Amino acid sequence: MDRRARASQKRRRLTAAAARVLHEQGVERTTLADIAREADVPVGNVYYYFKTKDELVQAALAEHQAHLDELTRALDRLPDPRDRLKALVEAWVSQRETAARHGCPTGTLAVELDKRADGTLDAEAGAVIRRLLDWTAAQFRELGLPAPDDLALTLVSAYQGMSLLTNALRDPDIMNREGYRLLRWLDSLGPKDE
Amino acid sequence: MDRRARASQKRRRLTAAAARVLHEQGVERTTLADIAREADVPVGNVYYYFKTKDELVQAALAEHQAHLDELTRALDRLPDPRDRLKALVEAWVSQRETAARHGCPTGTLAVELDKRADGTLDAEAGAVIRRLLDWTAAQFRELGLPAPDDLALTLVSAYQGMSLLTNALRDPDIMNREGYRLLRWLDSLGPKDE
DNA sequence: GTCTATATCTCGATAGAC
DNA sequence: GTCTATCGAGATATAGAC
Repeated sequence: MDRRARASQKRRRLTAAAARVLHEQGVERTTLADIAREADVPVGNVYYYFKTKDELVQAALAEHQAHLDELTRALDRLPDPRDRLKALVEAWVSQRETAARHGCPTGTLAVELDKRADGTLDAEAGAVIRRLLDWTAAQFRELGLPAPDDLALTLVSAYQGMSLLTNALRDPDIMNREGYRLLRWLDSLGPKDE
Repeated sequence: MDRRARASQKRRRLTAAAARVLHEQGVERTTLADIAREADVPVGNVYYYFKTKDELVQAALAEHQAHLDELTRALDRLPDPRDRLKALVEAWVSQRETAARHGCPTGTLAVELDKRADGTLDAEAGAVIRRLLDWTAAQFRELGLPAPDDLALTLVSAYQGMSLLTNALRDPDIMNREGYRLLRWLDSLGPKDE
């Protein structure tokens, strides 16, 4: 492994650590030392890879976006759009313990970034959510349902809402209850298969 | 006005300012100086009324709780539980501009407080949401609908979800679209009146 | 490229005059 | 009760040795 590869590996370790720690502790309560420790990189060295803390936040957001893209690409392999959406809901529900402790990574990040007067990064958090909305709308459209954008809004909004309540009340079972309802809702839409 | 009354008035000014500024800027990005300035109280004097910053956060939460109680008390005067719930949704939608800029006061506060390792205040944010859930469930129960707790979860969750998306995408129209859907949903539940 | 040491700044909290 | 002055902790960011 040459120098370039090692360097980019440290960068990737920092990015992964940032995504994890910022989700758990939030942006404002996380120090560069926290991220450096988690990535096993000396604090002062962080500045060689990221000029500011905001650049680390940006990298964390890109990491979440990448995870989400990976998930939707996997779901795209399912032949039926309805099954893709139901699998998405099931993926959410399977993350209920994490949601109870820290909420949705993108959602909680978006909330925090929107509190900043300097609106440099909140648009980027919004973009991640926007891309999920677009993918979801595409599935509804493929199903031939009317107003696919509204249906996508309803589904993603339900996800963010149940994540927030699960987190605020520290009750993962909320994800089970709402998830089950969403699955039945998806089944009820449009023409029945059987 | 005697000294006691003036003192408690300053306390109330600080509480009101805390509720407003903490909603707009979040807990971590808000300094005591911000709140003191907004309340027109000298910074050092804050400590006469609140021993710590956390006590101010707690006071802000109590303020939001009081506003919510005031709203539900007003809605309780409507004879039909369904009309109460629909009026609640309309109250939410009417706050769409504020939601686009700062999100739901209680919801965003809960998200931020849940990020703290020291879990002193996150339970209190959860309690505010819990009380709203309970009131909502009582309305569904009075309508004679099955699983009123699940229905309450769905409604409050939808509110938190649409608030978060409205805020993240800075688009108040999201509240109109989802609000309209919720009103139709409430109408579709149970026996039709006409 | 890597890391230590430290400058600089901001904030929460306190001491004490009035 | 009110307010000024300031302490001390802890954060980001930088300077410079290696």
